[in-house]
Amino acid sequence: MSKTLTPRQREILKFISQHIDQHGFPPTRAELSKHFGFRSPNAAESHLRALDGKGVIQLERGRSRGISLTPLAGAHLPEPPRMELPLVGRVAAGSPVLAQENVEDALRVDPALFRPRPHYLLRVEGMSMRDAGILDGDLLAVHRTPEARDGQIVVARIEDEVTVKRFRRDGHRVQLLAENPDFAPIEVDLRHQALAIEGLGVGVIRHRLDA
Amino acid sequence: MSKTLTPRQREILKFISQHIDQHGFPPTRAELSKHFGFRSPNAAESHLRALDGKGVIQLERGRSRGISLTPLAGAHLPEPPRMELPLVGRVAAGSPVLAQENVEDALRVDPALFRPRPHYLLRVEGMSMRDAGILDGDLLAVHRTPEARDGQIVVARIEDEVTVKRFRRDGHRVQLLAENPDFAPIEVDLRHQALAIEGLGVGVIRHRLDA
DNA sequence: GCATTCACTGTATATATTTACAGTGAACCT
DNA sequence: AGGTTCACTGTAAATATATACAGTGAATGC
Repeated sequence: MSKTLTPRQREILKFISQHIDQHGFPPTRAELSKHFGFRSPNAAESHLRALDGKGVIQLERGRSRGISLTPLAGAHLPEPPRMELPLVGRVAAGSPVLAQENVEDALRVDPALFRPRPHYLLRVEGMSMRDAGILDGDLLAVHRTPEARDGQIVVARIEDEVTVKRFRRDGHRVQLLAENPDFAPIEVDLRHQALAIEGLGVGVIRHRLDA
Repeated sequence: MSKTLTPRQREILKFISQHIDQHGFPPTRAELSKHFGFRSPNAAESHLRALDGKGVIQLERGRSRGISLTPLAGAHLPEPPRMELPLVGRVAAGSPVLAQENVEDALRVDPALFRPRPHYLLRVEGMSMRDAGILDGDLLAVHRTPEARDGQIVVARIEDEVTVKRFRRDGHRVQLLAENPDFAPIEVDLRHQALAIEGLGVGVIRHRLDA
């Protein structure tokens, strides 16, 4: 649970981050004060203590420029072009796909490889998409969106179950098609059953080939 | 031409880099002196001036910890684990797979995702490996090695043609098997034909899914 | 044999930096 | 109306830090 920052604290944090980018080291209290127009270095000190208390920075006592950003800071900063994608394994029933408990790892794969840009990788279970070249254990790159068009490969949630299928819609009747003759299509009537599109499959990574 | 550093200067540079990694900011002269056992802060100062002069760091006068690494520093530091893999498209006849002319791009994919570690990505052409979930246009992560065992997916070169197939060997008779009944196995007699194993397929990346 | 470079010691000092303490005023909650 | 939080002012002082100047000794190049 990342505690929320005040708007002012966000500005301070942003400046610290920028200063590190530009100079290679964090600012002093005086430099912070100069930038924000504080007449007292204590204004900066107080902000730093607050940011430290909220866990987004870490202060080292007695050392000049003893400020470092913690991983928590990332959540409050205009995010730098991400180089990692979270890997989601089995999705616990009822939890959001990207809930902490579902995230197994972060893989260093450039999201720019895929279009549209994926938000996470989902480990595929089962062979229902075999003929689309998506096999058991493959990682599906998923772009989060609730919209899907006919023929797209979607990550869908039906009654708390998350599944990967090809999408087809006809009015309030939706078909989720497997790409494997051994699996029957799933038919959903939107008037009677809940169906949520979690996202679109935009790519596949297979990180082991069996002999 | 990056000027060469003395061994001692390399040590200093390495320590500065490590300090930044660990603390988020560069060391002071005193901290450098403490680490290296200097009894005078001027020993550190001199080293910093030298490193500045050689362009691997940049000093900001009058500011505590006013040290930043320049791009030149990278050449003198133990290189950070590579994050990119070259993408090889169509391989020109007779040229090494990784020849400049065959490399189309460098993709930011962590090689550590795959085992053993791949050396490049090869764009697969054709559907001969369809039933192994390797489709036309897929990128095959390839680990360079001339050794292959039965059942492994290999990148092979026969008479200047590069192809991806499943490997099977029986004495001096090698079979290269497609994973698609529409394609006949390729039979090679090592006594009469040249066969080179370029590498092993260790993973697949599909960066577009068609609707 | 002498100049040069490298890697330091030793001392000193101005100044950069952190950090404590004592307040103020506005906004918000109840 | 009173308490709390937020965002500051203002002052002071200890101490952390950069940096100048004057040396030493060993190794290297010519």
